[in-house]
Amino acid sequence: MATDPLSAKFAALADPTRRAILARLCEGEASVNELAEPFDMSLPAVSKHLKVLERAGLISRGREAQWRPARLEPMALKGVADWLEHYRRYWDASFDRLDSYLRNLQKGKDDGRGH
Amino acid sequence: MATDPLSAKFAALADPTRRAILARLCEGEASVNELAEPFDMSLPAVSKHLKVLERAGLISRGREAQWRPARLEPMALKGVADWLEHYRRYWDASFDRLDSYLRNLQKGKDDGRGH
DNA sequence: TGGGCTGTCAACCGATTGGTTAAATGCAGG
DNA sequence: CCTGCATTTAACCAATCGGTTGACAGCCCA
Repeated sequence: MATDPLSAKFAALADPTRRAILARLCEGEASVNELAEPFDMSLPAVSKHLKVLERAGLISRGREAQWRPARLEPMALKGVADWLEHYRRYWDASFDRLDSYLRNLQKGKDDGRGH
Repeated sequence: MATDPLSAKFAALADPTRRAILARLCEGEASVNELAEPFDMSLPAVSKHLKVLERAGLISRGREAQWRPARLEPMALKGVADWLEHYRRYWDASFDRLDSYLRNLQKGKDDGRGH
């Protein structure tokens, strides 16, 4: 698991339980028990998910008495967004092609280039 | 691997070989041999990576004689970007806090809220 | 028809993943 | 100090992953 940081982030996000945990952490810090509550899953399983998220840098953890609250580290998500940004122009182009195709459909005929 | 589409996309992106393949496909369609050339890896291995990308919807494949060219499907990446977009406000907020922190450091003192 | 490409399929392998249960750790309060 | 709560660690398990090699299939061309 000592792979590159970006791979670690994508791998961490590739699990719906972990994405749900991130969504929950948008509302603020939470203890392991609070985070585990919605899931039909043992506590150690949630603890492992938290470790994956932490090693990917997507969350950080505090220490308050016997609690180890987790909080979101959103800058790590920005790293993922920055990688994706390189591809924006490609899906923009795809969307433009789809858009003009639908536009021509709505005119009841094709764009004149048809047979 | 019959998980949800978003998980499949993240999982597909969590491998540097597959991300390199996507980057190569930005320059246009490519055959399996062309895609495999930069990697120290057997052809079947690359073929498997392509299958992962295809099942995630990130690429599609054609048939031209004995070639099965792969091409980028950028709208699938847009799906990932849309998920990330929900978190933009959190990293924007983080960045603002970091930004004002650095600003105050540069003034040679804190922002007056210090003890 | 038979080579020689291109690419995939099948079987196998070791490592990793996502989960379990049981035991251990750390801390707070009576 | 002992109990109780919150959490992690350890050991284990089945399934998946990322790679290999070897055999197979589709297509062009002599």
